Amino acid sequence: MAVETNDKTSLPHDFGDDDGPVTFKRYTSSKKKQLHSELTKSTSNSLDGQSNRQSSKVPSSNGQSSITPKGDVVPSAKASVMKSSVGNTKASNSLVNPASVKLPVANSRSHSLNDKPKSVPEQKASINIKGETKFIKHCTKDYAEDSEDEEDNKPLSARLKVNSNNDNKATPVVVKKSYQDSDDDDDIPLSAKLFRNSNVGTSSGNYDDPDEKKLISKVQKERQNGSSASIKQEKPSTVPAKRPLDNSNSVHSQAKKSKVSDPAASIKTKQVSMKCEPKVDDDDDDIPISQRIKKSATSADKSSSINKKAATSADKSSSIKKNLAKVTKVNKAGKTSFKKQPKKLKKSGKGSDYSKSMKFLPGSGDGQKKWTTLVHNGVIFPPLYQPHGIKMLYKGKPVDLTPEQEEVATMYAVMRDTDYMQKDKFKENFWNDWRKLLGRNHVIHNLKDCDFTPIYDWYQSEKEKKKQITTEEKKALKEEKMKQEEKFMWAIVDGVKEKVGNFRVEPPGLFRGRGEHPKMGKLKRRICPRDIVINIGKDAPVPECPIPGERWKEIRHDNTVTWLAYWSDPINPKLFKYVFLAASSSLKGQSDKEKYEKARMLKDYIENIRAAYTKDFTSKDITKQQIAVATYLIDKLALRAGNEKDDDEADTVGCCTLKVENVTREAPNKLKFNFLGKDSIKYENTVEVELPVYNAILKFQKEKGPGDDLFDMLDTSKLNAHLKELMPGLTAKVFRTFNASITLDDMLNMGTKGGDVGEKIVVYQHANKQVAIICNHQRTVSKSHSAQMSKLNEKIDELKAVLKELKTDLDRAKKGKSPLKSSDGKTKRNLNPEALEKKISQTNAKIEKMQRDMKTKEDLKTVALGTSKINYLDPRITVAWCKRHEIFNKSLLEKFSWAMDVDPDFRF
DNA sequence: CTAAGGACTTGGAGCCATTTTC
DNA sequence: GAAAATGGCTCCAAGTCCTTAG
Repeated sequence: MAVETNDKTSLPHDFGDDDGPVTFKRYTSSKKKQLHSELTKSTSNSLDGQSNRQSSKVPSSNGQSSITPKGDVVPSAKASVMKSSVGNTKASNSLVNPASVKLPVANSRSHSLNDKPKSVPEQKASINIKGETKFIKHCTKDYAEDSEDEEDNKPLSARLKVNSNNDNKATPVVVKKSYQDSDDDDDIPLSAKLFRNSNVGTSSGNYDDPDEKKLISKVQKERQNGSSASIKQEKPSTVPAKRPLDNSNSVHSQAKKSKVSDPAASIKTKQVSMKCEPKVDDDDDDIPISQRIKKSATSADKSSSINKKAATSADKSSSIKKNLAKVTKVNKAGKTSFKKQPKKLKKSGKGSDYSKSMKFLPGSGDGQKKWTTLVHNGVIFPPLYQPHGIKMLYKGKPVDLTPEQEEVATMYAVMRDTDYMQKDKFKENFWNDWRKLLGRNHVIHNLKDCDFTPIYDWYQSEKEKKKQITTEEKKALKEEKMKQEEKFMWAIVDGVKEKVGNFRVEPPGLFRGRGEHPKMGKLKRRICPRDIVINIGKDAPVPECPIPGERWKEIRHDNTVTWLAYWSDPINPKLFKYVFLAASSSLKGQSDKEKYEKARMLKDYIENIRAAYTKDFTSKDITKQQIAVATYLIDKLALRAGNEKDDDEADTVGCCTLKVENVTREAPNKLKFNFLGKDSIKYENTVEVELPVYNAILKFQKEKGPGDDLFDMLDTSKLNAHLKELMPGLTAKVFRTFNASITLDDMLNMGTKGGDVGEKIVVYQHANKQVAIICNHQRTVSKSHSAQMSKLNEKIDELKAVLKELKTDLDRAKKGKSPLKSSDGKTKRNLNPEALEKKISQTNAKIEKMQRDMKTKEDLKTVALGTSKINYLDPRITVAWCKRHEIFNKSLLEKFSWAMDVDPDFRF
């Protein structure tokens, strides 16, 4: 069966309905108290439910979801309540409607399980660094011109340190290896730990300092000897251990991950949140499923035999890993466990009062200390422009341009094939900026008479040339680039080496705003060191400014923020461009986890919240009423909050900024939404709403023009302020995360039946797709889509013809006649009826598979699955599901529990 | 209270390498 | 083994939401 797809689904809640089982409202009493308490508390609350789900193969629906007639999963808030009150119940497997989600049984895509070699990161085209000297001049010139920008008010340290070395030698470094976070280590089988640790010293490409090596090995020893005493500690490190280091991989593997615990981390106290209540942050989710299984049956003493079996089972564990990789592709940054970020209670220099606000989340950007030591090498600049000397034409005649003028002309010329060239605004903005560069008396007086074709052609041929270079040359170029960039790729945060995200300064170009952006086409000027503010640890050497004699705009030592550098956006000087750590860093991982914990927390509050806003649908207080309806829409449709926007931005809206014209009523109770959301992506959806909502909308629209605000009494800060009263830390965007993750969780739990891995992957994709639809994550249809479709159609037709022929042959064979000649006139082999029947069924299967493929392709042509995977789906859902559903049965899972935390790169 | 400033997350496009298909 | 399809990753724009200033 093919996956059922509904177009725009409304969010799968049926509030108002009193379907759902009667449930214990556990939280009605406890929740109140909890209300202003910590987030973390709910974490522990939900622990039971979660672990139940994880350890039981029974989809613990608990009435958690119901299904609409269309097949949509409808989570109902009541579920979680019951769950935790019930405890470990397998009896709760009363699927509301197990049959009605039609999941494909046969997988159309035969996802193979081959090992996918990881791609080396940073593979972008090589950067030409040769222009460096000129770049220096260029920037120097700029300095002279804008010398008013030169500030002498830099900290003395900044000036003194400009030339100090950047080797970071003084700083102890611990390579972080594996995705796991160190504080979780106690939960991790020693085998896994040893494995991880054994990797530490191996990827030494970046650690040529003997001191660092010593430190690393010391840390390893400490860790093995004392820091994490566990039963399994005795286990000899006979884990089918590491393959010998493959040197060619070292950089790669290091780039891919990198975590070993901070030696200090074990000493540092864990963050205690706002209130005196300590954070209970070891929720079950952080415990490998293996551990959970073991909770009841410890098998530590079996370790030796397990180890013996390690070799034979390695292939199995690697296949489970591969499958995991299939669905978690995007999540590989390692978000499965964090919590090491030692958040100190003490404030940093800024000293905003820790207790004054209700910040209950550590690290939520509230002036808390984010790091203690921070070392990095700053940013890398794009190469200077290399003039090509190709002359463009003005009124048919070649024109001389200075390199600066030519550079901008080239930016424009190479955009010929983009949609921007159809937009007058783009051309107008470009012309205004370029004209300034040309100067008053230039021969070029208007854009219309400009012919950039020669430059365009030159660019195309350059592209062609690039394509032609051999693999070897490409490799060499890549290596060269790597060498140049290596030192910028890493930062050392609290002694732990972390990947830096965007260490490349954005090159100049023409601004490519989305939608009808008023500033599209404007020149985004080159960024120089004097534009850049560096943030770095007090004791760390200040990164060398790449231009001798020049310096950074400013050096800061602000440990309440996570950015390493920033500059003002040249297009909108009010905005900053930041350099942050990569998503794989623990700083990012930490906040990612907090995000999901907050969303999980909402699970416990949602019922009350829904009850509250339902009550307010008819409130006499218009503000209250608008808040209620807006919250409803955000909850039901996963709309974004909708902040106000400036006139110099594209005209897009979110919930609070919806205009009257964006919502059309369709009697009796439907609302049709039609607006441009973030990135000017169109949101079109018609949904049934509760009658009071419908009536409220009618009221809000009354006596307003089409362009007026629907929610005129509302903005995001009011809305969020209200939400915060309902749940600590609650904001509009939490609903999106919540909806996405709970939808995935429900659909996986309900949708996964038996079937092979391929079928399960289809289940996952289907769930992923639902989430993407809910979140309105779209993509443009690929250029080749229609070609691909018709190709598939052709193939199907061919197969059908074959089928027809086979059937004829079968008929004849049954009558003892030999087959007719094939369409191309060849004589066919005389086959017996059985063989022919087999062939027929094979062909039929092929056709079906192709038709499924086509349908999937068509269904997904405008749906982007990646965005939700990266931003909205709690990776633990996926990991846990994989562990529950792949290949291994329960007893094998138990048996192989020691292997569950295997490094995804593990090879026997 | 509102506006501005600031820091961070979320988002789609497009490039590029890898895998699949023919 | 070449071309096409796929998937991962980078880029950088565009959101959210918080704090601070007035």
